[in-house]
Amino acid sequence: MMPPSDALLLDAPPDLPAALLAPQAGCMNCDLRPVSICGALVDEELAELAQLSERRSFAAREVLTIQGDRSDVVFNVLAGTIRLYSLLPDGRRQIVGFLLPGDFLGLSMEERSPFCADAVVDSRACCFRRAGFQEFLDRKPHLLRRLHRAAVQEMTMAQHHLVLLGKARAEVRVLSFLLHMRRRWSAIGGRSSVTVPLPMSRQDIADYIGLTISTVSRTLTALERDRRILIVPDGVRLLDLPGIEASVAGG
Amino acid sequence: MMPPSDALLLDAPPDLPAALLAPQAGCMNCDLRPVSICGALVDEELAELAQLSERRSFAAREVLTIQGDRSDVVFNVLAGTIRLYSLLPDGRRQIVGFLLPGDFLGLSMEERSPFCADAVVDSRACCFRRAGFQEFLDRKPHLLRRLHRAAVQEMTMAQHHLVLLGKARAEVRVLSFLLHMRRRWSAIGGRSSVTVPLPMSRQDIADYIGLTISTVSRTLTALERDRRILIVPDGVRLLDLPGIEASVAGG
DNA sequence: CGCCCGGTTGACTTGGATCAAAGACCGTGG
DNA sequence: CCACGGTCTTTGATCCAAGTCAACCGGGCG
Repeated sequence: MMPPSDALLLDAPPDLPAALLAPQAGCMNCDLRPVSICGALVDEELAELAQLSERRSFAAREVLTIQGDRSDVVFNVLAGTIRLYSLLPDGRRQIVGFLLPGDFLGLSMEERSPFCADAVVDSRACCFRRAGFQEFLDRKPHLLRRLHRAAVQEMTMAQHHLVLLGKARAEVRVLSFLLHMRRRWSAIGGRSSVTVPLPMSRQDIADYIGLTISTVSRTLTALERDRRILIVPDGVRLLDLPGIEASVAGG
Repeated sequence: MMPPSDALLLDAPPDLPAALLAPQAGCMNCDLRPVSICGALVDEELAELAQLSERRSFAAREVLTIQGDRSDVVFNVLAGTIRLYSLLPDGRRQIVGFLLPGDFLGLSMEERSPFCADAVVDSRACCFRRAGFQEFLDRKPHLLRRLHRAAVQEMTMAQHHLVLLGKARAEVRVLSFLLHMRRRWSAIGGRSSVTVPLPMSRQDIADYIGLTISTVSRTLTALERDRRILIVPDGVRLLDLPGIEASVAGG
């Protein structure tokens, strides 16, 4: 058994509406502060930024941004999972990334969103009006530095993802994805576990790693049959971590 | 016939060695200043940065950085084409990008290079010691802003590339690549032409768009047979630009 | 209970990979 | 000036991994 992903994600229990009404209070002792861009700010600055922020909840499937549409907000994900994707004219979808708690949506600061974003599961985020955030950013070079670091990290992640999509076989794609999600969860939660939460559907995974749902399902089944993973509700357990790492490294 | 790509790329004729010996002089009236990160600097700042720079030439195939190795220089490409790639354990190669004049190599500012980089053709670059550049950068928030913009742009490019690798058919990949290179050359050269220089080999193109050399060659041949492109030395001419754009948009 | 939706599985097809051979295009040296 | 060897490109024949299409399963919920 694994804990429902929310246990990992909610930084305040839902029975504390105070946190929602007074964001600044929540900001000060936010679990995610060290992993999010807020970590670049000292207390006074964070209090100021908190004035600009508004916490919002998003139901599963609720849309945050639409590709090409103007959007005047940027987000700091607090809880849940957001998927970032491109919708192709023929209806297919390429997911370019999953945003987890601590991730920033709107790095490009463009007037128009380069991608669609919606919530995979019920999620929460700090929202900032882009103009206000930009103005604040212009006064805080160390925040810009942090944002730059985030952009570079996203860029590098995208480039590595690209290597995967360009070259890897189905099994390697799936295993890389599992290791990738494991790494990302452990970066948030601190401790790393062989149980990887997968809040997204099989279709989402397929659209992320460039396969079809059938192939993802088949591959997972085969991996479980070979006792390399165990499929659990909302996730998988990696039974042979060294072997999996070797498969991914080996091509 | 098309001009050899060097005509487009060299911002100073090779018979002016003065530019090589006195970089600062060259920097002041560098054609690439507006398109490169130097565009963020006023004359005095540029003069200061020029002190830190050293112009270097790279022969075709000469290596600039090796994936995982430490590298204490960053580069501003002046002329030629640099390929950025990941080498897989089985010897295959995924090219994550081509750097053209005005592009910056080393955005991540990490001690160790995330990718290999080498010259596709004879190239030139401004080199900066990373530490010195970092120190300069720390004093110039507008340069950081410019660098951030470049990182965001790279990130967005990588994400779009990713959509292509995840979903597109061979013909769409090739056509997207041609349009992409056309757009990039025109961003440098100012004017856009239906003739697209391709300094890289077929193998490079294949490794960039996630196909094999045979498929790239076949696809190009088929496109030429259908009178949609014309293959010329070191490039192609797009005969049916609107049709090509429609094919790419249509999936 | 029965519907619905997500996931799994099977049978068949196919686009692009692989393997292999033959051109084309150099620069080099006789 | 041409013959030679190397590299890059094109082309053909065959194969296979993953896609497609479709049936089926199973859990949650009205």
